[in-house]
Amino acid sequence: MVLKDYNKEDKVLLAVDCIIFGFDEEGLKILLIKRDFEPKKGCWSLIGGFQKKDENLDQAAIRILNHLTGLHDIYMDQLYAFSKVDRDPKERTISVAYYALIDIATHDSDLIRLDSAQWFSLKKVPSLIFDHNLMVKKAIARLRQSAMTKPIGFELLPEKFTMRQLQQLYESILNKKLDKRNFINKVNSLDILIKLEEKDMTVSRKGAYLYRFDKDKYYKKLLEGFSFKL
Amino acid sequence: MVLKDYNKEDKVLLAVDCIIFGFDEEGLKILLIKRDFEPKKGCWSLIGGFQKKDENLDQAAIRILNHLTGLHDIYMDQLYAFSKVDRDPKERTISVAYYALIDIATHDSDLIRLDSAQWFSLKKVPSLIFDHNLMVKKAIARLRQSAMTKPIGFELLPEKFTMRQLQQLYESILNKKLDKRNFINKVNSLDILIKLEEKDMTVSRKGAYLYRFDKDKYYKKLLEGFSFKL
DNA sequence: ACAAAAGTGTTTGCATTACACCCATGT
DNA sequence: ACATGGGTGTAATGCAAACACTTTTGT
Repeated sequence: MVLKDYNKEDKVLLAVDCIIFGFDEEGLKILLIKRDFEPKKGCWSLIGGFQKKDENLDQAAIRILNHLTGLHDIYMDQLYAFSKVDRDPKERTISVAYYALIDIATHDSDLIRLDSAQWFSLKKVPSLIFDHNLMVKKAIARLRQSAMTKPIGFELLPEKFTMRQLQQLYESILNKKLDKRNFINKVNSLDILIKLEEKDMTVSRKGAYLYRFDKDKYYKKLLEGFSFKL
Repeated sequence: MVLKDYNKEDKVLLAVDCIIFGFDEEGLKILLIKRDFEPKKGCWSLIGGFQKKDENLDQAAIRILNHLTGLHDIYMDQLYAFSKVDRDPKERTISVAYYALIDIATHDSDLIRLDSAQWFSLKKVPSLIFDHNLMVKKAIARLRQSAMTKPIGFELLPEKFTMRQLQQLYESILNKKLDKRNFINKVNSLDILIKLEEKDMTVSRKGAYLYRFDKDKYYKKLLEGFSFKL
């Protein structure tokens, strides 16, 4: 090899697919859309589109998500590049998957106008196009992994939430029951929550105290590096 | 949007860059090559090339690594897709980075004929082309992360090795000193090493027992899921 | 005899787990 | 008065960290 001629190299379509995790009283869910174009029109699919030349992948993910769902100000992390040769039957396409966590209730206003987008419980995810089920599987694994090492959930809960909600969130992510007292002790020892005077009275006769995250403390601890085992 | 015309979408060049970690008596290193083509001819660079249409990214990484270095039978993991718009000044290129761990001594015969490839200690990595230093940084972070949660090192050491070598490996990866006795106790408790009768007499007057990995036990434990904190 | 690296156990503190009863309120 | 979910503390256990001396053998 003496000189590389870039023009001789193959070019490919680069897609981005977004796995959006949401949480509400029923548990952990993902957001899917019904495709309105071929191939596979009418099938359920992740939120996806093609990257444009003048944007990087993070930007493409944000644009695509916003364009298809109206969601904005969502921070997404890159998950993995999926590149099986025949993954898209129509044309050679590589897809880079992104994922994000959001609170269903606070973002529902963005979504409400869409009849094509729908939340699915993790256990009831339908068969998706291409390799999208594989992407979902990988995203869940990543989510679980990161839930075990650092506190997440921040983004999945409303501004104010009860301890029980936070615990249920972790139970859905880790897919196992946790002890109430141990969970509370653990979370309190992290010192990233602020207990409010307010109670959520809808949840029981007695009512449950509401909490919110202390973002300053949270970010400070993130830098120092937590450990958070459950 | 009614129908999607794939032909209207932008296509891009997709590159693969490989971060190859190696280990020898001097510590942890990475393998770099001197570019023999433009742009940036003569600069140090990761081992990289372009993906071809008829292969997936894993295959491309293996092909490129083998082509440029002669290395074969190396298992690589995907690290991250780098997509900054102007990362390659010549043309819009997205690069998916892969990384692998190998034992320098056992693979040296593949590399010996190359004058363009060279090992660099982690602390002495030169300035690299494009965003390759960023890739290296991310790969080190990933390596550290995975070293803290599961036993790696398998691939970084020769068939037979001493406890002290294994410990030094972990010390280089984690960049801190570890206690000899605690390290040994920990590793032994995992029950994935086989102690041999043989001793390595080159290393000291007294000599040090050699060990090798028990691959069966190791893979079995991997499935069950270890935890390995140091 | 001594220098150089290998080998070996025990104690201490900290973090995780298991576990059961009372409280406040609406019906 | 009772049913429902919320809230609270302690004891036992397991894991990680700290720590010092003896062994071998080449020079």
